[in-house]
Amino acid sequence: MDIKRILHPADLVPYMEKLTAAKVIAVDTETTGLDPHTCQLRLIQLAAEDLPVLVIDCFSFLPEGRELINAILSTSGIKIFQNAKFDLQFLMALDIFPPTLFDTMLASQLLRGSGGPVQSNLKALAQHYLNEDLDKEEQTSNWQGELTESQILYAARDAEILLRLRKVMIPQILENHLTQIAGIEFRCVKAMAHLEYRGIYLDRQKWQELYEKTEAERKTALDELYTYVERPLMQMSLWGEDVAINQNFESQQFVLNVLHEHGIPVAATAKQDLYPYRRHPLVKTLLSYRKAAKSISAFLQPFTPLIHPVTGRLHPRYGQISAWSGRMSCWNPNIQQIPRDSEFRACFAAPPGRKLILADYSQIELRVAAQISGDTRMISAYQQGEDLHLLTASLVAHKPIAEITPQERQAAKAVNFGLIFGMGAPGLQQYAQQNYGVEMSLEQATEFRERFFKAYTGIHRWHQSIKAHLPKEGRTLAGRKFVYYEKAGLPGYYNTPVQGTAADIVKKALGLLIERLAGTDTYIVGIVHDEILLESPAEEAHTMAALLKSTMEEAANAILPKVPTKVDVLVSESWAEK
DNA sequence: TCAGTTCGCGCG
DNA sequence: AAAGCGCGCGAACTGA
Repeated sequence: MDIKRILHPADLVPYMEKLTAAKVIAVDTETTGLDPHTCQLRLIQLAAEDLPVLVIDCFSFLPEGRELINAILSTSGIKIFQNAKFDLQFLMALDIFPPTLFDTMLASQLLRGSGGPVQSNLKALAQHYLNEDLDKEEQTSNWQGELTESQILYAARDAEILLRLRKVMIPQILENHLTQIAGIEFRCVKAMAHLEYRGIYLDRQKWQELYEKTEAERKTALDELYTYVERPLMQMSLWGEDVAINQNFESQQFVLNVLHEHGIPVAATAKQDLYPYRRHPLVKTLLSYRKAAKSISAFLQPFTPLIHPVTGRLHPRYGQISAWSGRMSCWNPNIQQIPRDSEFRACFAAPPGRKLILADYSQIELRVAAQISGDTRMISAYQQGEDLHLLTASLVAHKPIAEITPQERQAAKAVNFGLIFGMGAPGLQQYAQQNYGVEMSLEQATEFRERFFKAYTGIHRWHQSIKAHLPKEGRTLAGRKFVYYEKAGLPGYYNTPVQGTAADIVKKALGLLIERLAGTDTYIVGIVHDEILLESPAEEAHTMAALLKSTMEEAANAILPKVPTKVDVLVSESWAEK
């Protein structure tokens, strides 16, 4: 491997002509740490055909050399990265944004369903695709000071290997018909880098107030719980506060005992087990204690320390292909599980002078299921702009739509969302109660189930054909492939392609969106499965809202040719929807 | 003592 | 035969 160290802009000039004309360049970076807001780029490594691997020392090369880097990375040539989401954030700090990417990590994750390795770090990829052993010594390297020969060598190798990885992966992507989904993921990763880099604003003051209020609620509930148990054993804690020992309402064993002592013969302490006894004052208090305690330990307590000292914002991390279905996941903190409660969501606000734009796909999974199953009744309902929940209510109740009560429509929601994915009658009964507050007898649930499948024959046929074949693998409508594990339940067979296709749609929208947002001061600040949050200058908010809506519709229409899409969009001061 | 697992629960 | 699915996270619990 031929390596050339580049210390100053002049050293790079002789290579500029070839680099800016290159169709493919592999790019890797080494940084002084993981945080793009506090750490520095140390090396940028570039590898291309017929050139030595160029190892650019940013400490001496920047800032004067920034224009040269920008000229190389901004061409339409393909730039290969391993986990582009990481490197792109450091490049964003220099206002550099490569337009066309190939990400070996994402490619490998897509190939998991076609014999690819389970792990997708560079070592695993080299081992599997090139049969090479990488000893990653530089993991613990210090990139601050003088660099050793071996650091330079490893850095160069990490870029060079990406060129060869892509060459081996491309035929596999083609053979497995993954080109469409790979294109979607590669465009989307730019949005993911942007999203993590920009973060989301949390109103620290409001959050603190909510914390204190909820803490008071928790204490009230706890005091009341103590009236149900004999002689609390009090002990002074390290912080000088009296706490009860051996009476921990966090402990399921203890709670179960207390419940039994009070004549509540439940088998477990989960909400659904307690439901029959929900009127009992002990159960009522326990549930309100749990709600407050959960809010504090999962949200109110841990979020504040995660506010970034430099940006003043939360920077949740996203896994682009993290769920098995192809959905994203989110952590540190998980922004996708904030309570819907408007008190919580109001804290996710627009900073002064700016607005939030909230957009979500309406009933995206039902629309996807309609497209995949080809159910004509469902498709035509969507084409006519009918309310599908009302239609279902009318079909299972044998009543005209005009006579459907709000209660019946609510029950039909549970019927629609549950039965599409193979829920049984007992499951439907419980699901309706828990999620929609609808009481349904087992007989009713059974009857709804039968009538539902009589009414939606396409859904029925779709389920039947899966049941008959139990396919080894499945695909989303954009071609994402997954292999079903041994003895996957039927609901898994129904659900995964639907959930995965919804993810395909959102990712396609994000890829289009990030390109259309170039040059604006509008940020993508949150993604919650079928929902996209933007933050923009107040005066541009309505323009950006229209752009967001049309982009989301365009993405969905491309993947769901038969079923129209509905995107609800709202310009707002905060995430608390009206 | 501590890593790994399970329960319970927040979201779509 | 019957079965919604997918996540992350905190606290308790388990096992060596």
